[in-house]
Amino acid sequence: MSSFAGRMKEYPTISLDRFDRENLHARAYFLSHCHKDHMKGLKGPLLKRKLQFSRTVRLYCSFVTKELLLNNPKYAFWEEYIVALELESPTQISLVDEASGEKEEVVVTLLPAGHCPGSVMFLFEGSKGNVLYTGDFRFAAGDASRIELLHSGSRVKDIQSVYLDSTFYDPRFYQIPTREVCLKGILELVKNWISQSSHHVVWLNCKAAYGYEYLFTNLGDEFNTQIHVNSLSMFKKMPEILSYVTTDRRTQIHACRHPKDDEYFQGNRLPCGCTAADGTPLRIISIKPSTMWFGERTKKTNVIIKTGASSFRACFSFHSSYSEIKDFLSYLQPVNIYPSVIPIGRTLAEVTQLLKLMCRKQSDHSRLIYKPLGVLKRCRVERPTYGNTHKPDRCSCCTCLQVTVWCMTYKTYGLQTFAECTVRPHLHTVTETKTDHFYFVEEEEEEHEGQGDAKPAKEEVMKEPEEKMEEEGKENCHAPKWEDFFTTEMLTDSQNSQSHSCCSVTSPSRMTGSQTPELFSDEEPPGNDENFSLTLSASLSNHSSQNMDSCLPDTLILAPEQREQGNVRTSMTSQKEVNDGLILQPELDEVSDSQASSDFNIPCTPESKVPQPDELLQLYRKLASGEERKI
DNA sequence: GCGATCAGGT
DNA sequence: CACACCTGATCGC
Repeated sequence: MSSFAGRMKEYPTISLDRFDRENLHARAYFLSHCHKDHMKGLKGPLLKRKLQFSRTVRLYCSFVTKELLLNNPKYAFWEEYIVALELESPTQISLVDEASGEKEEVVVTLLPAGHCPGSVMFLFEGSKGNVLYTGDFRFAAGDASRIELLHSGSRVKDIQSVYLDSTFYDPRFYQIPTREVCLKGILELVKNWISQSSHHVVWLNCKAAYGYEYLFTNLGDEFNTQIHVNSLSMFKKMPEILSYVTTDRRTQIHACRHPKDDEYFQGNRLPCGCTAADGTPLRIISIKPSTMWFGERTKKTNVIIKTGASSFRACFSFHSSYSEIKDFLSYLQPVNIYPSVIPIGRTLAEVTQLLKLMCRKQSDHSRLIYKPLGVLKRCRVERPTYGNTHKPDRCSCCTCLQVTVWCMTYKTYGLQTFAECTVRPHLHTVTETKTDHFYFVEEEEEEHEGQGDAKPAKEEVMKEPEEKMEEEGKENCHAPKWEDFFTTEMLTDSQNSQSHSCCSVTSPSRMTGSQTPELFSDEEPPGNDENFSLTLSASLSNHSSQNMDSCLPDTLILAPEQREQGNVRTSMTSQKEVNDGLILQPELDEVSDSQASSDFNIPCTPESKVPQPDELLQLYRKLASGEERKI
C-alpha cells in the first residue's frame, strides 16, 4: 500500500496520488490509477474548495482513470478539473503559482504501468531533470527496454530519480510467476471444473479493486462466456472489457461480490446464490487470486494451491517481483530511487539501503567521463593495469600517456562507456563505433582561442588490443564478465538475467530461467477430497515443500544469504580498489556531457545541454593544467 | 454529525 | 504467502 507523501523533490509544486495536507497547495495533480490508497484526500472538502477558486489547478490522469474515477459519484465534482492525457504522448504543462504568476514548464508523459485498467507511470522532464514516478506497476523483465519514451534515440534517458512502487522490493519476493503462467494455471483449473456439467460454476473471489479485468477477458475468450459481476457501469465506455462482463447470473464464471446483508451469502460460497434457475444446486469452487512468491533458488513454482475441498488460491500479482523491479532499475540506472511502499516487515532504512545498490554510482566524478555511444557488441577494450609488466597505452593523438577505455555494450542494460585519462588527460569524443572498436578524437573547435600548440588531427586514439584479453584468461576472450562492471549485488541479478541479457528479444517470461512452474499444488492432507482432485492429481505437488527445492543441481541462482554475504565482502574490496585507483567502476555522468559527440548519429536528448565552445575550451585548459579532479 | 485514523478481517 | 478495501471503534472538531 502506497505511503508516498505526494511530492517529488525535483518538482515539489506537483502532487501525485496524494491530495491531503501539504498537497493542498499543489499547482497540478496527477493520479496514476484508481485504487483507494492512491486517492487519499481526493474527495476532501478543502481540495474541492480550492478547485472552485482556482483557474489553473487541474488533475491529470489517463482517459481510463478519468472514466473510473467519475464513475464514483463521490468524485463527480472533479469532472471539470480533470485533464485526461493520451498514453505515450509527451505533453507540456505549465505549473503556475496563482498568487505570484510565477510559472514553471514541465513535460509529462504517461506510460502504461500494467497494474490495473488506466494505470500509468508519469515521466516528468523539466529543468530539474527527468523524473519517473512509477505509481503501482507490474512490468515483466525487459519491459522497460520496450518503452520508446524512456529512450532518446537508442539510449535510455538520463533519469535523475525514480519514485518506485517497492511493494515487493525485498529478496523474499524474488520471483512471482509471470502473468502468462498464472493465467494458464487458472484457465486449466477452470476448464477442468466447468467442463464437467453446466451446473459446475467457478467463483473468482476478487477484491473490490480494478486489476482483474484481464483475467475476465482471457477466461471469456477461452470459454466463450461472460463473467458475472455486480455492476457494469464503470466499464460502460470500455468496450474491451464491457463485452466480457454481465449482470446475468446464469453463467459458469462469477466474479460477483456479496451485497451487504445478502441472505444468499450466509453460509454459501457464491454471492449471487447457489442454485440454478431451475432449482438445481450448483457445484461451486472458489478461486481466490493471491500473490505468491518464490525464493531465488526455488525451482518449482505452483501457481494454484488447493486450500479446501472446493477452494483454491491462484497466483496473481498486480505488482512486479523483486527480480522484475531489479531488472527495471538496472535498465534505467537512475541517480536516486525513492520507495513509495515499505514491504511488510521492513523499515524505510532497509529498503532505502537495498535500493542504493541499484542507483547509478555518483562518486568520483572527477576521474570519469561518461560517454554513451550507442549499441555495440559487448566487449572490453582495455583493462587498466598498474603493474610493471603491462605497458600503458599511449594516446596516439598527443602526449597523453595513458587512455583507458571501458566499453560495456549490453543492449538490455543500455550502453555505458567510460573513459579515464590518468596522465595529462584530454577530453576525447567518440565519433565512430564499430563492432569491436571505437575511436576517440579531439573535439574540432578550440581554434579561435589560440594556445597555438598542436591541434591533434582527427585520428584514432585507441583500438581494442585483442592480445590484452589474454591476461584475463581464456574465459574472458569473448566478452567481459559482469563482475568487471557491477557490484556483486548487481551481478547476482545479472547472472540471473544472463539469458535475457544476451538476447533482449527473448520473452520476458523466460527471465527466471530454468524455473518451470507447476500448475497446481495441494495444501490439503490427502484423501479428504472429492473426485475433482483426481483430475488435478497428475500435477499436484506439496506447496509447503516448494522452497525446499533449492538444492537441486540445475538451480543456478545463488541463495540470498550467499549473495548478500558475498556482496558485502566483494563490494568492500572493490570499493577499496576503486579508491586506490586499481579498478575502474562504471560511472555515469550528466547527459549534457554525453551529448558532446556531435557527429554521433543518435539524436540528442531534447532537454540536454550541449557544451558551448567557450565552456569546452575552459575545460581543456583545466585538464591540460592538471586540474582534472575539479572537472 | 462529519471526517480522520486505526485495528482487524477478508 | 503481504492487495485493496470494508467495517467498526475512537477521537477531535
